[in-house]
Amino acid sequence: MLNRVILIGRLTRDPDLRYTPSGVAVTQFTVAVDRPFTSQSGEREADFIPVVTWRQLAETCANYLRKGRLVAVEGRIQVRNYENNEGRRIYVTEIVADNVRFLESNRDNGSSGGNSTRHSSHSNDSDPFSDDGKPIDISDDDLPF
Amino acid sequence: MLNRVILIGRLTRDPDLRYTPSGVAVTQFTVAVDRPFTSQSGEREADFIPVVTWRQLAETCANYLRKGRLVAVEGRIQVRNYENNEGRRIYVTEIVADNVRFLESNRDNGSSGGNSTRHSSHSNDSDPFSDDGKPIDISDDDLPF
Amino acid sequence: MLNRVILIGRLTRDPDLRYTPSGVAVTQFTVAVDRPFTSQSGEREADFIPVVTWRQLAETCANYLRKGRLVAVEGRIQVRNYENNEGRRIYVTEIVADNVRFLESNRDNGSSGGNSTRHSSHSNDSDPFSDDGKPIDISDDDLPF
Amino acid sequence: MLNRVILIGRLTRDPDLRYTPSGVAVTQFTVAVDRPFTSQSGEREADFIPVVTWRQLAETCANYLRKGRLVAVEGRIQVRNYENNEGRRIYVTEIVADNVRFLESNRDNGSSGGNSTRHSSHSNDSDPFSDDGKPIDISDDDLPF
DNA sequence: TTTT
DNA sequence: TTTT
Repeated sequence: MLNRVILIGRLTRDPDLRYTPSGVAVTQFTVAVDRPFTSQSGEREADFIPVVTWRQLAETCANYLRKGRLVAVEGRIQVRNYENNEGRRIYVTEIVADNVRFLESNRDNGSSGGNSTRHSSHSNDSDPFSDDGKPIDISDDDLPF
Repeated sequence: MLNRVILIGRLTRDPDLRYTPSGVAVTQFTVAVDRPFTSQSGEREADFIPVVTWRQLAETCANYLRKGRLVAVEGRIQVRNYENNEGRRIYVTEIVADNVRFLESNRDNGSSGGNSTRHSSHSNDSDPFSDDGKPIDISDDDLPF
Repeated sequence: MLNRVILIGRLTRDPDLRYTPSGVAVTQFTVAVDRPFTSQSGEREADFIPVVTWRQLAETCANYLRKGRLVAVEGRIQVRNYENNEGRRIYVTEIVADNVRFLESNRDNGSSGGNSTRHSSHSNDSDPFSDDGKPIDISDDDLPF
Repeated sequence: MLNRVILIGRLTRDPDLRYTPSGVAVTQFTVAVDRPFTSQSGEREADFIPVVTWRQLAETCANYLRKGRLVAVEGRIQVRNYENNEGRRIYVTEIVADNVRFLESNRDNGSSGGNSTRHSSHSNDSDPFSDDGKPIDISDDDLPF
């Protein structure tokens, strides 16, 4: 009935832009959010949260975000599931973002070279979702709007 | 750096209260949140989001919540992982709640009988987390505060 | 850059539906939100927060909400200011809602009679904003989208 | 019942640290939040939202924040009111923050000199709230926790 | 001026 | 595996 998430954290790698068979842009990236406290065992101290964006926002994220950048993400939690090649049901939780704010300008961050190779595939590819051998797990059915 | 979630939805079943080996109360339940739109294929229309509460809040949730009840949950997204008995790394995403609001009084909901059997185990049990044969996946290490 | 508010509370009175000169629906109401703690002096224990909705959402709120109803409001904080008839600058803080959830069905609440008189004025009125003698303080300039 | 606000914006001036008569630190500042759209008349495009912090957080904000800095603020909306010296009831809406994130390190921002004079008064002052001639409008009664 |  |  209401489902709202706001995150501030840093990209763990360059965003991954792809296109659905019908040509809709989808960009995925993961945001590392430091926890506000330290574990007693001192082990983990960040959550790594997958984010998906669609359409124009996907294009903008792919163009301007890079690994290490600080972002604010607004969206909703989505729990998708699919069957993997072993016939096992896999649950994927991710944030479907409708708003992403870039909290660092390009000049803030020296590592933002223009020639970083982004893993991306274009809509005119024969199979846009399997060029890296990973299971295809986003389709037009997942379109949120 | 910032990680905030607010959900409003209904419990898919009665909450599950347990205790860590050191005696700390943990209650888990799942909230079904209807999506604001209908899928083009008309298939799924809700997300089923796992919630964890600790200590006093865990006791209160276990005492007052039941399957079907409407709640508001405030918390943060947490991504835990553990190795299952096949040696596979399993990722669990859940909301660690610090605030749960009961949006229906007990008299609102006819199904709120006092004798519903809650699946629960007490701190003096020898193995509080495996009485149902499920893998033990919450421990004192997960204590959030 | 980011401005997000989520409230759960009760209407202090029936919503007030009006129309701007150009015919756009605007509904205003106030939500009483109980504070999570009691003041040491025991005095105030709720915040009374003004909410504005526009267009279709305004019509829906005016049609279905009534004094006392529990709602969830999602929106952004807005600080308007205008000059009153004494030449003084008045600051008005309110929530511009883009999402309002009705947390009680009509049958939950006995006080939801069908004949409660709503204070409303229609777009074909000569002066839609001054029929109660109050200063006119919402105009087409305030349209948020 | 639930009252949650998240803002990202910039301080309009240096924070103002004061102390209540009983010695509790209070820091006030205003955050300018750009609106996501441009007004049709092109006039205002930001909201100026007052923020209050208490105790340790107040000290930290006063020490590390300066005019122009980007911050994320998490808190709740509070509507206080008091009678001014003309006997008029004045309503003050502000965010009581429980979490403030500094989104720019000191080296990001050239204007962050160490010797900027902060308007502040100490708890051992005879009258900590009127050294600038402004009406006293925060007291120990406003302590939120 | 305030709601349950 | 799911709620109204």
